Formats: sequence, C-alpha cells, structure tokens
Amino acid sequence: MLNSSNETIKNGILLEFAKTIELFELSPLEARVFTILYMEAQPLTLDELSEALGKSKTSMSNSVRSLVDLNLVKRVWKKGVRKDLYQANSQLFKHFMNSYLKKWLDATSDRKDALLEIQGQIEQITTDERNRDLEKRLLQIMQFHKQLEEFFYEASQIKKDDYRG
Amino acid sequence: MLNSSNETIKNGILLEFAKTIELFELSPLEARVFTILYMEAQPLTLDELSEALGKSKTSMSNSVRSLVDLNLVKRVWKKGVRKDLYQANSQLFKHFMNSYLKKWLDATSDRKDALLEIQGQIEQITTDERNRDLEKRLLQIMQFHKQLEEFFYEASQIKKDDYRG
DNA sequence: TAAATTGTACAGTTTATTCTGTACGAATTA
DNA sequence: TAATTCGTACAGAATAAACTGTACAATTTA
Repeated sequence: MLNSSNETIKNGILLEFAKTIELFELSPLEARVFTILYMEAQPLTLDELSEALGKSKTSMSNSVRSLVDLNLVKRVWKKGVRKDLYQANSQLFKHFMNSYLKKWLDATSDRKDALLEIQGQIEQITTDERNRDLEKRLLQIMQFHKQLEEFFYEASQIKKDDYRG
Repeated sequence: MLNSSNETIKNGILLEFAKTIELFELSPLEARVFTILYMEAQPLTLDELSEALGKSKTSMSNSVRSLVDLNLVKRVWKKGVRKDLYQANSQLFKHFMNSYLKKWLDATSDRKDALLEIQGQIEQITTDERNRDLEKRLLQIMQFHKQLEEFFYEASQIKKDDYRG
C-alpha cells in the first residue's frame, strides 16, 4: 500500500510538528495551518486550506492573517490565479525565533517602562511616609526585568550565530 | 494620605509584575497568586490568599499546587500554625528561568524522539515507494528541532552566568 | 473517642474562546 | 453594466476553560 504508508507518515509528521509550533504561542489551528503550508510544496488558497483541515473559510482567513502578521507565512502571487495564495516561510528557525524573541523583548521593555513610572510616583511621597519594604521589592522586581531583558538580548545573539552557521 | 498612596502603588506593582509572570505561561490567576506571595513578606495560607484575591479556596489550592510543581513557590512550616503556609521563592530569575527552560528542553526533546520514530517508519518502506519530498521535509523539520534544542541549551548557559554574576 | 478543621476531588455553573454561516464591499469576469 | 467570485466583518452557536460550592478523607484538637 504505497499511498497509505506515505499518508500515515505524513499525518504523523503533521501531528508532531504542529505540537512544536504550538509552543510558540500559536493556537492549535494556527499551528496546523502553518504545518500544512510548510509540508505542501505548493502555496495554497484559503479554500484549499479549508478543505485540507475541514474548517470554515472564515477560520482559515483569521488563522492565515495571524500567521502573516507574525511573519511566518507570506502571500504569494501566481499569474493567472485569482485567489490569494499563501506559503510558509521556509527558514523555520530564523522566522520563529525572530517572532519569539521580539515578543519577549517588547514585553519586558513595556513592563520596565511601567515600573519606572511607578518608581517615579514613589519618589513623590515624602520620605517618612514611604514604605521601605515596598521600595525594596520594587527594586528587586526591576532587577528581575533587567535580567530578563539582558537574557533575551543575549539569546538573540545566539540565534544569529545559529542560523548563519 | 499615607496609606492610600502606598496601597495604590502596591496595586500598580502587583498589576505590572503579574503581567510579566504571565509570560512564563502561567494563567492570570496563578500569576496573581505568585505576585501576592512575592510582595508579602510573610508566607500566606490558602484562606489568606483567598481573601486577598477574592477567589475561592479551591482555586487557591489549584493555583498554589501548580506553582509548587513549577518550583516557584514552596510550602513552609511555622510552629504553632496548623494551616499550610506558602511562600514565593525569592530568586526570581533563577527559578523562573529554570522552570521555563526546562519546559522548552523537555518539549523539544519529546518532539525529536517522535520524529526519529517516524523516520524509522520511513526507512521500512521500500526505496522506490518512498516520497522524496516528504523525506526532505522531515529532515528539515528535524534540523529545526535540533536548532531549537541547541538554542535553549545555550540559553541555559547564559542563565547560569547571569545569576551567578 | 468525638468534634472540629484542613486541603482537595468532583460535578455543575459561569465565563471566555473558538468556530461557523450569512452578508456584503471590492475586485474580476462576461 | 450585470453576474460572479473573492476575502472578511459580524453575530450567534458550539466548544473549552476557569471558577465555585458541596462533600469527604485525613489530621488535629478537646
């Protein structure tokens, strides 16, 4: 049974690979859409994705849009084809890591700003009314954020080495 | 207004810090429980947490258990106190990073094993029946997993440097 | 031993998320 | 211009997750 073996294997790969994709905080459906797009050599239309996954076209439209926003999938044109075609970006590690590290760096940066703002508020309280324990905790939390930011910055250096090598 | 300023500030810190904690794939409630435990100098009981967050004791029991499993919170004993007391681990960066990196390394390792298993199945198909494109894709996916594993392994080396320094 | 208190399992409810079908503006074709 | 066909906004249905109250085994107190 030539086809059935290959189909079973293909499904197995799809299943396992999608689990990894989900780790990047994609929904199960987004993960499956990406996986299908990656496994198929050809770019696919929304209708083909809908058919392949047995989900509505609306769902496909939403999932694909998310993936495009994350720069994991791109829209491609093919002359003579009216429908939009979508294709997975082929450099997996590069694109997933970019998306992942950006999310962390943005988030930690936002938090740091918010905490700095709060620190400013504390400084406007007269000295004798301040809660020293609270200030101490705040400093520790800010230190944590600094470590996080440094960590992900250094991690982004690793990433560059990895996919250039 | 001494207390109101300090309370406002405390709530602000709680709110912002909890957002960071959520990035480590903790639920909003787990994040708030951890944040409360970290901000309070004293270890707290389930009832005190329940009171502080306005949630049921069952919720607290579940959240705290998750946090203990992740090694982010520990149970402490205090003589004369019958109830269980919980305390946040104080080395934020160390414990969150350990927990987080372990999750990634475990997950990628599991996926790698599963893909190796599939690769074995492919090799049992007679040569002329094999789907070459599929095999190629599988190799690329396995390469991706290898890169992920290396990335998080190297990241765990960064982490050690960071919190030792 | 009896009474009280603790933490949690469980089932049911509430809340949030995911998903679908219809409808419609924009673009293409006839 | 009229008729199709495309992608998506929107509202409601289906599904999943979070949360609660009751009940109970285990432990402590009296």
